[in-house]
Amino acid sequence: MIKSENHKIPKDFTNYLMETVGLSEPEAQKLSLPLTRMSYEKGNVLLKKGDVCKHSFFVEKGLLRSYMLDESGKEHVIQFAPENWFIVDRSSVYFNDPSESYIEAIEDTDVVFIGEDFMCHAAEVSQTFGRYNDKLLHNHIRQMQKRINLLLGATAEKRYLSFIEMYPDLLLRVPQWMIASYLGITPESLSRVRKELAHKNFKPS
Amino acid sequence: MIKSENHKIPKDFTNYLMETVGLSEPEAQKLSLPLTRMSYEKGNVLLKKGDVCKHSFFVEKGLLRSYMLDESGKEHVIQFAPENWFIVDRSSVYFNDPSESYIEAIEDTDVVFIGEDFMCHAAEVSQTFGRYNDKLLHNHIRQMQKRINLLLGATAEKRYLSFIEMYPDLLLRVPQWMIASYLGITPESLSRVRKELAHKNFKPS
DNA sequence: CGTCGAATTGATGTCATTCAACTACAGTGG
DNA sequence: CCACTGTAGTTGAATGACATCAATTCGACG
Repeated sequence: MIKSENHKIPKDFTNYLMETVGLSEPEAQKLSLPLTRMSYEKGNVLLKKGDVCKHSFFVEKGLLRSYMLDESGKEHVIQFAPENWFIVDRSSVYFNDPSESYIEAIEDTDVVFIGEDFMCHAAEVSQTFGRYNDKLLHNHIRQMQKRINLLLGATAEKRYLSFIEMYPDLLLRVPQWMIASYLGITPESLSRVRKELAHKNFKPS
Repeated sequence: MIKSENHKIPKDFTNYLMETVGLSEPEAQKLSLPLTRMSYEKGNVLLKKGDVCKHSFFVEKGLLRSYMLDESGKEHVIQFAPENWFIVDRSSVYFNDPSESYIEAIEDTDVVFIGEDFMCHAAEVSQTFGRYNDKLLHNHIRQMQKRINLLLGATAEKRYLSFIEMYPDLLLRVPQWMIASYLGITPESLSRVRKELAHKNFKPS
């Protein structure tokens, strides 16, 4: 876990603010540059169960995941976050509750800390940002609903196919057993599903 | 589908604003009274796939549910909404997209229409309301996450037990096959789960 | 190399689905 | 008042999908 205040100034969050959120360059820089940045090595834990989650993480480079443990100690992946994604335990942040989940680096990862204070500040500075943040929230809800619909009824194969469709870039970067965990099936089952698909001449990529 | 502008003025949303949201009586009345109210009979459809959902429904009396159909035409219950609950297709409202889901009355139901215009207006009139609305949104997210966790791994029995715990009052009002649909299992399976539980001396009530 | 975790494969078990028959009950119309 | 009908719920037997357990292979890394 390496602090990287200045060893390199990643401008990716700045770019994100300009290109995706739609801020002007001066606005984006003014908001982005003062933020805290950290680098984590593969396997590092950014948030663990019991911690109160104080901010979102924006991924500038690398890959994170969040997951939780059920009563029997099995992991369930909640979300993956590659470049330009946010990841956070929203319930923990909003309600100031201890987190139920963990956040962990799947690859060496550079992140920006986005605290609630920043959110408020940014929403004042730029109305555009406030609206964008709201949009993120609603996208999150929509995506969760989609996942619930899949879990309510779709077979292992359909879940996997829909995963490929939604996150094709993650296929090569995420270990298979984590994908299985995300889909709610065992690694063995996923292996067999893939075999079946290959047999039916299915080519990803 | 009966319009009930004035045949009886239900004051339940007003009470909700006072008791749950925390507004003063004059504030609550000022906001609540001008709203559109409707009554629906059991079986009526309030929103159907393809419609753009323009507002939330607040249930003053009765019971609603939302559900969607998968490719094979099977229903999946998304949410139930008894008295003092909101129900809405948030994605449809926010993104102005045609709805993927249906909303239907399980019992004869009186609802209040809560449009986005109202939300904005109310947030101006009362800061308390703005904050409360935000809280609703985050509660929604938290609840969806809880459901995902259940669907990722819990057996039919565990899902049912957790349903009982969360919504004990719905047990007697919702037909069993709808609960099964909400849990992502078949009505037959739920029937057997209940039999098992009864056999183990389990009493809901 | 040797080690360790990931992935594959096979044998077997378990849980939920499917399909079908049957009961219970509410609503409808004769 | 009594069939007739349709829907909900239950039950049984057969099937199917995925899990579990164990053995093996593969590949990355020290």
